[in-house]
Amino acid sequence: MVLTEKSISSILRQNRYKLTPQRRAILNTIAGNHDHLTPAEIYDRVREEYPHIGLVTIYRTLDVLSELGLICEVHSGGNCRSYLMRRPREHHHHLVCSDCGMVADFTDCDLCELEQRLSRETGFRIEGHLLEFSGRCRTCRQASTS
Amino acid sequence: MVLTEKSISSILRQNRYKLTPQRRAILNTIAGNHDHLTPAEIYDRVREEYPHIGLVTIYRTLDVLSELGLICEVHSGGNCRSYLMRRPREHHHHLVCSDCGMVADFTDCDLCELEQRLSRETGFRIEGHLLEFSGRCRTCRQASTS
DNA sequence: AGCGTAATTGAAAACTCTTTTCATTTACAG
DNA sequence: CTGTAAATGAAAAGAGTTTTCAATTACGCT
Repeated sequence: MVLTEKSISSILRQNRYKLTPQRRAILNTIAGNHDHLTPAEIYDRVREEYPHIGLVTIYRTLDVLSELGLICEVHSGGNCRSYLMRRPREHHHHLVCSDCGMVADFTDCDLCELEQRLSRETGFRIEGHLLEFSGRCRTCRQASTS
Repeated sequence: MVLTEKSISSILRQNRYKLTPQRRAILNTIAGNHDHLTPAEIYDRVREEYPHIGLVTIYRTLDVLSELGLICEVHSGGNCRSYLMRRPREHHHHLVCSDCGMVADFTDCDLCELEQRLSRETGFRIEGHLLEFSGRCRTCRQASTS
């Protein structure tokens, strides 16, 4: 299922959030981008469409969208917190290009077996996992003739 | 191989880093703790032993230790950057208890197959991965009678 | 269409976390 | 012991994020 601006709007409304033009602009920006964007990057892009918006609104909207599960955080290395439209709505992971920041998704991580083994060995009840691959995407590799 | 304070000292010296009492205190703190600690937590604990130390020194020492691969970062959720003595020196991952912060290690993540498949499907040349499990450790589960 | 209200917004300030600068001190090789 | 490059602490600067608050606005209700 692909999240359109429309379906997102209705999800917002269902949760008693108002659909302001600011939020619409933020949604457009995130939805129209296949990279992960930091709050600051989102701010810059949204301002092209809606120049008067404040960075605070970006943060607040990201919190809302994140709470509703419509976007997700990407944790790449040192500085964290960049966001991405949740394209496959199910459980999934990211493959992040270390050159251009492009993100590919994949859904079948198949860690069940590993989780079971770890549970057995350590006594943890495992509740979640964070899995991200980094590497260089095809385009970047070809661009640098390697 | 277990990293003792001694072996760490000699690794530092081998790399032309000086072994100051501040660094020794920081090493003691990290080595004597099985949780992951944020820079601020490390600061607080080190000050008990070495009250005059500055937070800056904590940051600088963490950078050095991290560069030498003696400690590693843990990325759990929202705010990142907490550090942990690297117990198994090889490639490994963490299992973090969401209650008490206790960390268990495991070394065999076995993602080769998945990496190969993703490479094939996406064209990425995969260079690294970030894998962390979160859950509740046995102690915490028993403590809350669940 | 107009009203009332609770949600939302932007600006400024506050706060947290981390890095830089710089003068002083210190570890340690010779 | 001595010289020197490395390390330290204090203060300031710099990112990134959150809080506060008065003014504005979306939208359910009539």
